[in-house]
Amino acid sequence: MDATTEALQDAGVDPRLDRDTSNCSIARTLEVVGEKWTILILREVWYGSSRFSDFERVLGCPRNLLSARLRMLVEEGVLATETYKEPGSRSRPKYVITPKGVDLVPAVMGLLQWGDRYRADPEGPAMLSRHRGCGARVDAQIRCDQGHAVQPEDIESIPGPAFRLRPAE
Amino acid sequence: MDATTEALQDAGVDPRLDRDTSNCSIARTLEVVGEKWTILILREVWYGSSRFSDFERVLGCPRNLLSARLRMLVEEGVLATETYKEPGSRSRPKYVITPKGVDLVPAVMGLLQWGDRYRADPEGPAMLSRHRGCGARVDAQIRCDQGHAVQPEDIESIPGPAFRLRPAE
DNA sequence: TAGCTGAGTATGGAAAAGTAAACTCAGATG
DNA sequence: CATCTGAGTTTACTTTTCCATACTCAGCTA
Repeated sequence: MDATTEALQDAGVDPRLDRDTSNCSIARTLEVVGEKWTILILREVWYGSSRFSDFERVLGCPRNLLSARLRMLVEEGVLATETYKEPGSRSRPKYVITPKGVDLVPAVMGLLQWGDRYRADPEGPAMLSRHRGCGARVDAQIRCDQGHAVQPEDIESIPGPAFRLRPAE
Repeated sequence: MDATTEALQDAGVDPRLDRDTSNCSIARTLEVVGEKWTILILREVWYGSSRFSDFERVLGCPRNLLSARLRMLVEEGVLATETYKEPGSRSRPKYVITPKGVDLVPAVMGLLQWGDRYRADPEGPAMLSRHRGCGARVDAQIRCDQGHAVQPEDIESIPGPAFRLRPAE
């Protein structure tokens, strides 16, 4: 333990327990995708749905919530609206994923993988993911910039540039 | 499109839109970690907290919810209880992560990474993750069994062994 | 034995989510 | 011009979840 940490702890302040968690990146991400339905909507976009009626049909989600979640995802830049036109119909909006949305895929793959491992039906998963190039199964894993596969216990979490203590109450 | 899919679609059934989503692994995982506070509790366990009062102090989460979430995580096998004893105090329970909980780390890293990229404070993230071995920054990525790095657009999702259509309403 | 502490449980109100149905709106069709 | 359709919005009601606070309980200490 370094001297600063020790001095803080003498004052009853523990940087781990008294840090400000409001700017935590996990919490920040959950502000966007932490509500009910949001991740499931992204899953469906990922599987190829794009229309309001698609989401309603496959998710069985209430229309008012669906409408609110789609609007929020568009505002956040995770989805974007385009228009499509069926012959004989007018143009209607559809929802497509943006690069910012694509960057959520590793997180969603992580959830998928855990469910596959621990909560799948006896016969296996409902869906499989494979690499279009080689056909091999795909999964989320942790790597470092040096390219090493990293075991969770070998991840060291240290205060970053925006670390701060929670203001005294 | 294969013949089966085509025949189904002629009958007004689209496997993508009419599949049963109740056994989706993402939905199944969210049943465990999709409630408010759950992932944040895991984050704190990951950062080193283990006591009820630790979680309460750092998260500011209502005690009844904290109690309910901890109990659920223990029931699910994501956390386990042990006891600790401060000198001069009686034994009290503490919460430690299990291998099943460690397997959620890739998903949580995925969320962390997205927040770092899109929702961090101007000066950067509040916490940094690095590889204990080499000190390099760590991130979640998608790989196939052949060891190739996989771009999200190269993931092909296909029906798996537990795929089924939603029962007609 | 009264008080203290950590770890909860209980409770009552507020907010969010779920459900269902009616309504709107614009353009294509009959 | 009335009707249909997809994509919503609005409203009204029920249920669930969340939050804050008060209370309990078991063992240690004075």
